[in-house]
Parts: sequence; structure tokens; C-alpha cells
Amino acid sequence: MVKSEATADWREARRQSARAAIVVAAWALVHEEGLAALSLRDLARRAGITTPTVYAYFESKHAIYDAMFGQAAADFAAYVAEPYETDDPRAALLEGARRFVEFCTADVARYQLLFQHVIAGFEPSPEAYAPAVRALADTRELLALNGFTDPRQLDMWTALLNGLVDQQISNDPGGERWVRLIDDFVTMFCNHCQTPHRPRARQPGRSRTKGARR
Amino acid sequence: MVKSEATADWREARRQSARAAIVVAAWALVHEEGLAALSLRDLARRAGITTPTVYAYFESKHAIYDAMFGQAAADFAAYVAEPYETDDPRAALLEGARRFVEFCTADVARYQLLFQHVIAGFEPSPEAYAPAVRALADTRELLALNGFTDPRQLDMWTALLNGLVDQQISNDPGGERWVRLIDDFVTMFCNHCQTPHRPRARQPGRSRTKGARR
DNA sequence: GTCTATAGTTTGATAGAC
DNA sequence: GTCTATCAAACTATAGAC
Repeated sequence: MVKSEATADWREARRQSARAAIVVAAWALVHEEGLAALSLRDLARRAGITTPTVYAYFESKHAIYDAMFGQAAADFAAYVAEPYETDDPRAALLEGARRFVEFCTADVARYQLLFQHVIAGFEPSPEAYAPAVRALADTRELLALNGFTDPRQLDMWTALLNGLVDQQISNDPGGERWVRLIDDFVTMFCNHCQTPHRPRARQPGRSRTKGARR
Repeated sequence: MVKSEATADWREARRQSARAAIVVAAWALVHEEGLAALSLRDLARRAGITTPTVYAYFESKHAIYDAMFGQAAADFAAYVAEPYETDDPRAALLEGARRFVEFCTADVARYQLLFQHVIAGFEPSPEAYAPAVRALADTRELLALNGFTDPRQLDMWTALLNGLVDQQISNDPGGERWVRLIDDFVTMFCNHCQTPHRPRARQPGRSRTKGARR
């Protein structure tokens, strides 16, 4: 029994290694041709195998996307969960924002797979999606450390950062035009959320025009 | 000569009408199947013609996307340029934000075509793109009326609104979870931009590491 | 301009020998 | 597990009759 179990383990390890190699080739391909341009023929050729062999490791094209998604989500969760050097909540929040934007802009195809729904009928499996949920929980905690516990504030935070990433990718790919605004955005967000929520008052008479001061 | 010119005009009108009908069918198709799923076969069938006839009006599939882009950009420019009921700059800015978000979330395929780069090798022609440039200029003016003339502030504004739209579409399609944050975002943005730009100082006491406070 | 017919590719996926 | 060979279906685009 011992020997057969060891053999099984070894085989399983080989199998996972082969699967990983295919995923590596898949990433290389989508980096060159775009996320949606992944074809099994090109993938097989790049991986040094043939198309049917791909099906020995993945039951469909979507299964490959799913493996890529799972890996990307795990990388993302690990990246944002890495310990922060500071113990100042505000500085940690800023660092978290920077990490998010850097992670997203560093690999457009990965960002599209993880956060946008570029692939037509693809939905990630729960297992692949799990790390993304963890990462969101980490973000929630980061905000809570700063006293921002309102769910609306989490939604604002994600919209803020996604907006930066999206504009950066769409209108200045490879540049820093929107990345440079991170600090400003974090300051803006924190100042806004720290002001006590008075039920709108103000606005005497009328033309407030330039008015708003806090 | 008069008659031949009139005939030419009539023929041209017929031609433009036929082109428009194809574009209408194209929109109907992408609304059902997704922007990238536009195929000339399905398009022809839906338009009540055959594939070669499509090529009598458009020289390629990209030309159809271009016509769709031009129409969408024109609609967008007209939508945001419609006169505002208020003469309060701040209220107009808020209304502009609402219009942008509403326009984008009302038609996801249109948003993807206009503002994201979902179609692989497609780049809109300058003529199709022109209205989008006008609309951006209008936005710039709207900000200027509020005293926000820094180009960075325009970038912040677009990032803010695109972030809302993106999160709304990706994570709550058809809902209002992020749409509801518009007022908050506009208030946050205006308050932030109206505070005088002092060169960072402050925050005694604690090790503030990166220390952004304004 | 509109059709029938089809060229010429590329796609995801499978059968069956080894 | 890996291959050769291939299927069945989709795709964009074109040729040529009418």
C-alpha cells in the first residue's frame, strides 16, 4: 500500500506540474494577443504539446480560464494581504490603495479577467473566486481600522480605485497619468468620510455657486 | 442635370436609410448576445438581408462597429450637452454626473464600445470619435464654471464617474447600488477641490510615515 | 443591389491507434 | 497520456448570376 500511495502522489504531482505549465503558456499567450484571443491550438503549440493533450488536463476552454482566474485571485489576495510596514491605519490604507492600483495596471489581461467580465459565457468557479472574497474582506478591515465601517464607504472605496485603474488602462496604458492621483484620492476619501454626517443643511437663499466649504 | 441630381440625392437617402437599418439590427443583436458576439450572419438575418448585401453598405465588420461608435458618441454628446435647468454651476455639475452615469448604465454594450476597448483590433475613425471629444470639452467647461480648471481635476472627475459606472455594471447590473453614491461623490469631489492647496504639513504626535493630510 | 454558392480560415472538441 | 487525423460548426469575405 505504501508504495502505491507514493506512486499516486508522484503522479499527482506530475499532473499538477503539467497543468501549471499549460497555464503559464496561456498567460504568455493572452499577454501577447489579448485575453479573449486565447485559442487552444495556439496554446498547445506554445506549451509544446498538441490540442488533445490539453484536454487531458482541462475539460474545456473555460476550465483553463478558471485555472487562470484562480491563480490570479490567489496572487491578488496574497499581494494585498502582505504585512504593512506601518502601524498607522491611514498610511496602511494609502499603501493598500497603491498596491491595488499597481497590481491591476501591471497586467491588463489579468485585470480584465479578475474584475471585468470580458469573456463571454465565463463565470469563475466558487473555489477560484474564494481568494477574491478574502481580499475584499481584508479591504473592509483596512477601512474599519480607519473608522470607516459603513458598507457604503466600502463601495465608494472600490469605485474610487477601480475608476483610477480603468482610466489609466483605457486612456494612458503604460503611463502614470491617473496613478499619480492615488494620494489625492485617498486624502479626498478620508476627509469626506471623516466629516460627521449631518443631514444636509445649509444652502441659504440660493446660489451657492462657489460656496461649498466644509 | 436637375433631374439627375435629384435622383442622386434620392438614392443617397435610400442608401443612408438602409445603412441605418443595418446599424439598428446590429444594436439589437449586441444587446442580446453581447458586444463581441456580433456576427455578420446573424446581423444579416436579423436585418432581413443576406451577408453579401451587408458588404454593399459596409466594407468590413469594423466599419459596422465604427458606425455604431459614431452614433453612440453623437448620442452621448447630445445627451450631456442638453441645456441644464439650473444656473447654479454646482447643481449643473451634479446633473452632468447623473446624466453620464445614467447614459452609461442604461446600455452596457454601448458603454463598452465607447469607453472600454472590448473589441480586439477596433479603433474608431476620427469622424466617429469627434463627438466624444466635444463631450469631454463640455465636461471641462462644466468643471471650469465651478472654478476647477486644473487638468488633474478633470482626470479625477472622469475617474470618479467611470469608477461608479464600472462597479455598477460589473457587480450590480441593473441595480442602483453605486448609482446611489453619485451625490456623495460630487460633494466629496467639490469639497476636496475647493480646499486651498497647501503644501502638506501637519499631524503632530504620531508617526505618520507617508503623512498625507491637507 | 441582391441574391446563391462557396472559398478559405479558424474554432472547440473528439476518435482511436499506440 | 500523447499522438495523428478529423469532425462539425462557426466565421469573414468574395465571385458571379440576375
